[in-house]
Amino acid sequence: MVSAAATRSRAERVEHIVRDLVPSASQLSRLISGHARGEISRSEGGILRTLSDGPRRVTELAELEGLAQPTTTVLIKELERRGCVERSRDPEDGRAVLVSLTPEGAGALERYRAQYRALLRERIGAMPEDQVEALENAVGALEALVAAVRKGAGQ
Amino acid sequence: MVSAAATRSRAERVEHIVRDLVPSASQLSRLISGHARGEISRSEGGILRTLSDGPRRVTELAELEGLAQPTTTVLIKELERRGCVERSRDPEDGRAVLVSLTPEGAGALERYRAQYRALLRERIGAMPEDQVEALENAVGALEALVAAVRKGAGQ
DNA sequence: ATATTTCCATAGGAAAGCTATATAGTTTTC
DNA sequence: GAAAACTATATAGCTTTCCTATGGAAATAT
Repeated sequence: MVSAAATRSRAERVEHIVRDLVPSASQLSRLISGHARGEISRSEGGILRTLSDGPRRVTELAELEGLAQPTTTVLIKELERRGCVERSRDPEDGRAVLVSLTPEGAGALERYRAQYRALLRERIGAMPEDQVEALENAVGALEALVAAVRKGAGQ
Repeated sequence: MVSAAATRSRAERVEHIVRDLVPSASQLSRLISGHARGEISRSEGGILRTLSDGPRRVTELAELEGLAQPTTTVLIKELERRGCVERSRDPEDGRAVLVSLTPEGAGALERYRAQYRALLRERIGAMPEDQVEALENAVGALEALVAAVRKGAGQ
């Protein structure tokens, strides 16, 4: 598996990722979110998850999520109304707003995850062991790619 | 990396995938599609890609894409108007419509891919070799997961 | 002190997707 | 073999999601 990959050039690998990894990621995302119809939308889930790593500014959050800043402001307003996040002025910068996750928000995130956890448990349970291992190894790789694509969110 | 994974139970692996793989897939999808503002939308790109494997019925396409059937009908209508797909009656079943990719559609798909290919080339180019290999190995794993989640699209 | 920049909020609108339902073709039932 | 039931696609109307443009407040630069 690794040796097959090792015979390819960088350009071929990028092409493989463009043609097959990115579409798979999109479809996985849509297929999964179709199974999660509850209190939290997909973008709200993304925001809560990012906030579970610590408080963020609105603009920072928008860049991390790949959303426009006004979209993020509105999402946060709604999440605040429901008690899932809190907003506070940044003491270091009066323009900025620090958004943080509340215990209620952490609970909502858990309930959101629970909606597709059962589905994945069932489907992954039916997969052969080596495929599950490959999936688990894919987690870190995908996270690294997201981080790399995020870096130049400006362009 | 593999040995670390091997020490985990199935339940732990599923949890890892729920918590980290699915959100990464969603965010990759959104971050990438933000860089592709052209003639083709994300869902249209998904349809064209699926059709590049061969003609499909409307309902079949909807299930594969994780979209509702009426949504798919509308997308196909628009893609047909632009000459990207062709519709024909299924000779075996007069109710069904077979949708197939045209050369123009294949060209549009290529132009769509080109929009983020450059970005990925740049970002992946800056990643260490072992991470790129991990990414390439992730392609198949993700495809397998998508196939597994698709199987019971009905529930 | 004024100008510029940065950060968040608001307004208005476009796009994308859904549910409910209509229409046409196929299969089943009696 | 005709009526009923079912299946595949199309249409209508609406909701959700997200964007661009812009305004106002705070920080920074001149």
